[in-house]
Amino acid sequence: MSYSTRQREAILNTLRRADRPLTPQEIREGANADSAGIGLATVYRALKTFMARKEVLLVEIPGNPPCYEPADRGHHHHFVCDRCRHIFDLRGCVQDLDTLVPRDFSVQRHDITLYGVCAACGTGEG
Amino acid sequence: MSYSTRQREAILNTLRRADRPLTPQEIREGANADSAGIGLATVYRALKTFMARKEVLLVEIPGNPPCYEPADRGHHHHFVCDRCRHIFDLRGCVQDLDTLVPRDFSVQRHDITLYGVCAACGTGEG
DNA sequence: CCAGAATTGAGAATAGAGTATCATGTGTAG
DNA sequence: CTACACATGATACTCTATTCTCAATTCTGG
Repeated sequence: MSYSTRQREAILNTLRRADRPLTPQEIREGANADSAGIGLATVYRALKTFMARKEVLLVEIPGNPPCYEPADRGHHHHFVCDRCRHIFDLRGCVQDLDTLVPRDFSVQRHDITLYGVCAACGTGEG
Repeated sequence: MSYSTRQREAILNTLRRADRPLTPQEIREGANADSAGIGLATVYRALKTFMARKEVLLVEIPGNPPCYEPADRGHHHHFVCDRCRHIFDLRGCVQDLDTLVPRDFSVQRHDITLYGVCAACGTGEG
């Protein structure tokens, strides 16, 4: 049994509203805009509950703090801007990943992260 | 100026001897087999020095502790066994990664990590 | 509305990775 | 060989991310 609370609603809404994975801090700030006074511990507890229900996914990108996003966005990967450090969702995937491993290995999932410069950062400068 | 010491030699040899990225702890153990008494701080200091010289690379894989490997292994990616948690080097890469991003984004590098079951773990069980 | 279970906020506590400190030991140029 | 900068080992410490604690509050079913 888990209760539905205004805090959890605000947290989930914040995640859904965002177009990219958010850090617990960012989630807290967004959720407090909806419903003030939400503590970081509550964010972590809610994320844990949502992850157990497979409603939220953890997005771990080397060099960036852990982020979370709704699980209903389908299979996708991420782009990290080396300048602003923001994470962007990408659509699509690539083929032939299985060919990279020896025949006696079985591949069950994969992560792809692209790094570079996003549109905003690339336009602003040279 | 940096000196060549028995500790650093042992650390570098350990990294070269391995066929996969190692954690600082694993490096320490391996290096101590060569030359006893090497402390963890020394391992970190040596790794820092080697990374500054681009002789060693940091390999960060979500869900696994940070690992290090020699930089002369060329462009490659990694496979993580979900059972034994070991990291394996993979050869080859995939094409068309640039097509995943909007035209006004520029991709400068990428990480690909495959997860599944390695040969040893897959053979041992069903 | 009521009871009891679940949740919350705040801050302390923990965990893991890496760094600082400092007295001592070692490598290298000359 | 000598001087001296650099490196080492042990340990304490920092930093960041996350969990725990606990009293107080909020849900939900009936």
